[in-house]
Amino acid sequence: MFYSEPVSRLVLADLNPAQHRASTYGEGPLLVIAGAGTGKTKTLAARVAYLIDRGVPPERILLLTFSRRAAQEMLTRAGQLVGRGQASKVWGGTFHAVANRLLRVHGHAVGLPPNFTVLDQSDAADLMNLLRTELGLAETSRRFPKKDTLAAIYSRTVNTNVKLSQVLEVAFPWCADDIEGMRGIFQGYVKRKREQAVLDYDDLLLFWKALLHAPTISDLIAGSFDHVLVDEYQDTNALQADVLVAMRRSIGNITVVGDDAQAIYSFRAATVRNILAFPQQFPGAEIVKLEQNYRSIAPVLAVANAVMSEAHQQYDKELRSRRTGEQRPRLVTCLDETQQAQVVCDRVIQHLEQGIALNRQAVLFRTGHHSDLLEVELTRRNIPFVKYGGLKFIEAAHVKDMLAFLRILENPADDLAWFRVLQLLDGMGPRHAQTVLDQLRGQQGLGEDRPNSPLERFLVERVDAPPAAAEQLDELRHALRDARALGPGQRVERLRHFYDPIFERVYDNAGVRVRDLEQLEQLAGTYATTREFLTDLTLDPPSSTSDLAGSPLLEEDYLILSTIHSAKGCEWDVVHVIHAADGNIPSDMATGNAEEIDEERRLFYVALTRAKDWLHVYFPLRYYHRRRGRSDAHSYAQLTRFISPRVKGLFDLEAVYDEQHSPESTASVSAPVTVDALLNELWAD
DNA sequence: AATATCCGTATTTTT
DNA sequence: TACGGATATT
Repeated sequence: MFYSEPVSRLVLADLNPAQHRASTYGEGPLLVIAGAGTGKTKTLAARVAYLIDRGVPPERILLLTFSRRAAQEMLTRAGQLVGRGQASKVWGGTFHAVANRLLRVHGHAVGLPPNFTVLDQSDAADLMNLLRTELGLAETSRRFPKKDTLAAIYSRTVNTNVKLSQVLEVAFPWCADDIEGMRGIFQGYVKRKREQAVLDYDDLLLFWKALLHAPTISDLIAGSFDHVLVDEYQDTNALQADVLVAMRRSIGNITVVGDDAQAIYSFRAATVRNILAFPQQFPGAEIVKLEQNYRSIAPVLAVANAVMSEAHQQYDKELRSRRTGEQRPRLVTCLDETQQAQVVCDRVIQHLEQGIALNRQAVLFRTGHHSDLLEVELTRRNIPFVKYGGLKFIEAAHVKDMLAFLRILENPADDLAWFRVLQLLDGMGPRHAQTVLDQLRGQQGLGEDRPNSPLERFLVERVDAPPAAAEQLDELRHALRDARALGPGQRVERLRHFYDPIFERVYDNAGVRVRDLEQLEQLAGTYATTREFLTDLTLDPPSSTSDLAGSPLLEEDYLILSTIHSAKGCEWDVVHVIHAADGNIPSDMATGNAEEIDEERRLFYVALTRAKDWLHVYFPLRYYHRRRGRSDAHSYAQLTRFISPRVKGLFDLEAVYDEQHSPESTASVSAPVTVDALLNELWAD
């Protein structure tokens, strides 16, 4: 095979034999099993560079990653090897983003208009709820599954390609009796989406797959790529695997990279079967294993390996560290959450003074709100931080309001957006909003000279509404009419003229939230079209506050706070894992069966393996129930079951019961509590 | 009588 | 933040 020697040597100089073999593999299917910290990103980036170097046109390479950030990082690294201009031509992004890109162009072949809007998770749930109410399932005396559950069931059914009855039996047994009602809702849900030209996340994949089964388009799309590379393959689902198989029907060049020990997205219907069955699905696949860990020092890796060795399902690899270092991970037992927050802050500062910048340190936790108290303490001490995961910017009600205006303008058939906007008006509840919508949708007037689009109708026709809303209705009319003629940035500005007064009345802390609207306006200004702005925001929402703030914050040093899920693929010199108590890790929402618990174990493993040099695991003994201020009701926690006595032996143990760290406790209260805590520790093992 | 709004309580992870 | 139930408003 021809390729230019000098560049290749540069590309490969820094790779170990396994990494080298993976990145220079020729034609055909390739499976790379890459353990945590084994240089997966480097290898994949090198492979992209190698392919380009070997003469594959970059625009004929498709790189599917878990987030856009991941794609960017890989392409930046590839760019360092073969030049930025070349690497930037590679098709990179998530399955969903790539599907969107393809469907905007080729969607007509499967009956989609180019101006479809994309529903995010909560939009989808809202639509479910609408149907749930309409079909009278909300009022039945027996409790019918809630909107989020309905959305989850629907999504799992679609993504696993398994019959609803079976999905219910396996994953939602407590809902099995409601299958009839669900069928009705799901049918209506699909119908509504088609009528309104809206797609949910799952539709993006489904229609991509449909494109690949449409006669001529199929060859066009599959044929426009010479190589397909997929990162984090352990977290893809059956539908995504179907898409890949269809993409590579005739050209077998596919590379997938993943680690079955890091599969943490089964709640999204991801299945490790994809990785395990890859050699069967793509016969003749070469398999390369990366097992040399370059990230963590040996004592850190020892803990991680020990945690995994106790898993139900065994993994046939054990990572070997290439880095020496003596300090063992620390297991820090704290009195309660308050003290935990203080100790974490203390440690962070200690490391900072020792020369490790804040952004080389991260605090990881199972769920978004686990960092609440810590955030308060960090703020109090003026330690800057950025939080990833948890509640996102885009989920905030006021942001959704503003996006709903934009969606109406982009796709007037989008009833969900209308529904939301109309209810912002005084005296307009669900009922009136529905009435107005019915008028706007009306009879699709054949031969009448009524305009067809609900937006046109709204702009020129009078609608029945409660008197209190009449004036605002007029203002809305004007706002939409004006905004229609403007670009994204000015559009938001004009709509804010209408929305800001309502917003200030509806939300009590409007002062803080107005910043978000300003940022939204600024961000919109950077886009050429509202369509791009909207889809980018739903398919790749800003994952942290800093993503939005832009450059000013980037210069500064700040601590990273992240859910473990969002920490996937990242690494830090110092990692603090907080709330290592049973019920938090594993979450008691996920201890139903052995498989769920195994996934929680892998999650803990992912958290531990993010650390390079220092690993601190914190365990607060005492948990308060509900009201923190008044009531003293609390209970004692157990250390996470994943730190067994054997694993515990690999930690340096520390107990922090220092009274000065616990301001709210007086000596008389805390002394017996401390004794109890110590006693409780004795039963813990 | 119908519907909007208010209030207290409970919250997993994300494309 | 979202739900259910109680209360307020038209």
